[in-house]
Amino acid sequence: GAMTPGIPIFSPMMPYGTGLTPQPVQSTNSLSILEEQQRQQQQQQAAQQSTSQQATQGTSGQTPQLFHSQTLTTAPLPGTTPLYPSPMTPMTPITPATPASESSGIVPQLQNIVSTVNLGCKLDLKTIALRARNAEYNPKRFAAVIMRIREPRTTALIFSSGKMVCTGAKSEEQSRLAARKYARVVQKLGFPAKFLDFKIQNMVGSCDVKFPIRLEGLVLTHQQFSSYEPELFPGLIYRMIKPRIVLLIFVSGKVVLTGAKVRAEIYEAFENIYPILKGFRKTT
Amino acid sequence: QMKEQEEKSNPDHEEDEEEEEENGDESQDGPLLVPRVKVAEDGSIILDEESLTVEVLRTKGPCVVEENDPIFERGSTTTYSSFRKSFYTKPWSNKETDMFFLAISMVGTDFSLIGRLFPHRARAEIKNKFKREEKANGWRIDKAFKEKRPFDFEFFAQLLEKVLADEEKRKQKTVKSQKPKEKKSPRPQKKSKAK
Amino acid sequence: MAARGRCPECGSAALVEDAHYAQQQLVCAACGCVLSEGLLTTTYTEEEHLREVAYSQSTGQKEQLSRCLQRGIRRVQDLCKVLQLPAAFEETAVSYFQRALQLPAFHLVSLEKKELLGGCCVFVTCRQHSWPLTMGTICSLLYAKQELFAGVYLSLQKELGLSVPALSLADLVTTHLSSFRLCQPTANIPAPFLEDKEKLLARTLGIVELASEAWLVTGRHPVPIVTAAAFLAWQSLRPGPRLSCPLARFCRLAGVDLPPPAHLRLKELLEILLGMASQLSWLRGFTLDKKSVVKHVGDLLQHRVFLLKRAFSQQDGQEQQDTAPGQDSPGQESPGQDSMGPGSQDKDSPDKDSPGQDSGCPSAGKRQPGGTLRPLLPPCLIHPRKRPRPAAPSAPGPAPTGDEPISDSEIEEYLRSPEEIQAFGRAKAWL
DNA sequence: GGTCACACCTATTTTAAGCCCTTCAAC
DNA sequence: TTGAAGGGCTTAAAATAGGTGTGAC
Repeated sequence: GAMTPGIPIFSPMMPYGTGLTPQPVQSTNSLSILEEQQRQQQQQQAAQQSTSQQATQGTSGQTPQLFHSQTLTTAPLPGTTPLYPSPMTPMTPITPATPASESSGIVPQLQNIVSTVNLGCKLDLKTIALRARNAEYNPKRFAAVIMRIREPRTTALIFSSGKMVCTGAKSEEQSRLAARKYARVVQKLGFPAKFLDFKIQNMVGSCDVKFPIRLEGLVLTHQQFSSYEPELFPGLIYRMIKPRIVLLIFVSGKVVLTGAKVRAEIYEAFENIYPILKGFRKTT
Repeated sequence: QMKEQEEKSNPDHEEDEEEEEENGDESQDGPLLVPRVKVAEDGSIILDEESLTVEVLRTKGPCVVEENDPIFERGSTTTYSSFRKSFYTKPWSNKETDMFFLAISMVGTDFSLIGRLFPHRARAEIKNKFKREEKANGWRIDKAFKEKRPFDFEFFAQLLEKVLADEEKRKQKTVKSQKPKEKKSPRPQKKSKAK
Repeated sequence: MAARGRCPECGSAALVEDAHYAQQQLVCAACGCVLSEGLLTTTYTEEEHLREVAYSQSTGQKEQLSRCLQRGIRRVQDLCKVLQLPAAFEETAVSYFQRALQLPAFHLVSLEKKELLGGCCVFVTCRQHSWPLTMGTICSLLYAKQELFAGVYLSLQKELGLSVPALSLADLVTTHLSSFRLCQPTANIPAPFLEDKEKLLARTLGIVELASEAWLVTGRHPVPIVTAAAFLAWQSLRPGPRLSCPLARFCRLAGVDLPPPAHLRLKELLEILLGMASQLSWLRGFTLDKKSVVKHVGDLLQHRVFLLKRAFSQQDGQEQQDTAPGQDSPGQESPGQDSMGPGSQDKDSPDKDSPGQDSGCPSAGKRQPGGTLRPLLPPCLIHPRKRPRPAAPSAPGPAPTGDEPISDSEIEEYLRSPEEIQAFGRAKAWL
């Protein structure tokens, strides 16, 4: 079953976006790899990494860890708000060199992974809904079969086109394993399902910096990246440019990170934000 | 208030030589003004396009509120809206929860279908119940899913009706008088009929 | 959208115009349904009738502005007038609106959202000028659902890359208090309840600042905070006759809304005040409660910095770490086994959570006069969620590699047998 | 008026904290 | 009359996709 051995080579890089953002010559992925290799200490999941060929993951065999050079290097960033990317490519620097700031010692935990895979064949959703007891199908409400499995505890959306979305896993490997199981269920139902182009589309992580944060202060100094509207939502929405990650920062010190394609982006984003948050913990 | 302090307190990034603000005119006297620190959250320097921000910063002047006193129109000045749909879900009693698991055993995870088995419950309520139970008592979900039972709508409907009726009856009694447990009869062995 | 010339609710054709904030609305005379809801200018419905005129106007314009743009600009201008905003605001708001409509992201949005877009631009302009307009207020003027307005506002902020200053609590206090009838002798308010606006304003501001320093403001709705602070300020200025007046009556007399969270803010403020009072030397020995402490608000505010520091442990920020290593990250990583490690962590947490903080602080229990101090932290940290994270979910074996074999039996658990399929199909058909 | 190209609803997942609403328990 | 408690909504991200709203051409 190995599926999709080839995918990795080219992967996603292109950040999303309306295509406006010029993008780095180098894929963020490769950068991530470098970074990861750089540092990795921390206790933690080095062990689990294991394989998986997920794009960057597999190859480096790494352990995620961030790298801190960032803050130091004043790397020029494309800047500005999302809308007006400056024409230049940032690239740069990332000089992996000295990790200037020490790491936070806190590692964000992955809470949800969303992945997609193409089963490579048209599917009769009504048949699937009738034969699988872990499925639900209401074409009037939503045009996909909603299927759930117990291990890994996940949920999948299966479309008649053969495309599938797998949600709920806590790790890249779990997500892939779950996706393979859904594919097997579909196969057992009589469809010539394959397993093409498996890809992690989004990752959500969370962690706790352990001290309260003055969001009103943070929004003032980082206004171009932040949106803090307590009338609407208690958390501050921080749109980081460098790893293109969105963070939800709460007064309690809890942080939610989302929008990553690879886990290193979650780690990098947190290491970037940590020193900033430290500056807003005091009352006065 | 504490704004200026905040600004000061923000240590990190020092080297932002790139200022190029044209908003010099207003300096920081105002009540709250956005520090023009251009910063970089990730170490890079950012300067925003003058376009937007500029206008923003410039507009800010001395306390507008005081000068142009005329507050809003007639009526209350500040209203606190709160509308929002009243999505209220009646709590699930233990008996009804048992019925929920029974439904899972019979139909699997088709929440729309299960919703039809519970006339007073919408699909969303069934889904939320499932997710809630998954977190609190995952083993019960697994157990129910594995214990396949034939899909007998008639049987289920009758049993549910009885359960809900008992529930209602009990509630009324407690309301009228503090009758201690009159209990009994909650559920007559639903499983027996499992067939 | 709305039916033309007929009420969508009851079908009546008896539509009448009604004035609302100096604007016209179409209302069904039969059932009261507002057809043109949400519009300060003409509604979409009305536009249907005016199409020709509007079209000719637009074509006659220089830049051949789209009808949509013109209509929106007019709406923005009207809204500015209704709010009686300084003249300069209008131009800014209009320019935002023009810019927004140019954006691809707003070109094709629904009319419903386009109508709110103008309101958002006015709102943004007010914020940038420190004009304390709340979202609740503008939503009620626009007859907009708050979550819908919020969506448009947030996307406007994101797409235009705007940095909108936060709503200033101080300014909000100023404007909000000026609408309180308790400061206007004309109203039929009991004499003891009347208060001087300046005095009330000053004290309310002091309480709001205290609330902010005590972490009661961050992440919370602004209006309830102001309401609670104003109430406390009002009571403290003349405790005698006012202590027995509950918050609800106060709001009724003042003629303002009583947002539900105000009760919580009041409770939290009183807790902070009690803690501070326990450090006020001349009050030691007295047993204060949430009623009597109000009498000393003036003194407490005067020494608030000192008292806050004395009454609450200021450790929060610093060391923070006595336990740091132990919580979050470690739980999961330490065990060689993958992320499932959390299992152990979860188990631990529940056990120790009961006592109180895991933050190394002595105890979080009630403040005892002169006794243990609770740290000065946001309420959400002092009253953590009951169940941080329930049970260790599974986390069975080693971490999956994603490539392990999948047994047929496991997959078959999810399939129905031929008999079941038949029975199920039949049963489902009946439903 | 039809095409085009988006918007955007339905749906899935997951965390954060605040708010809303209802119900039920001590007073 | 209070409160607590329970359940669900809000925000972010991302893929999937049919049906329909939307407006320029």
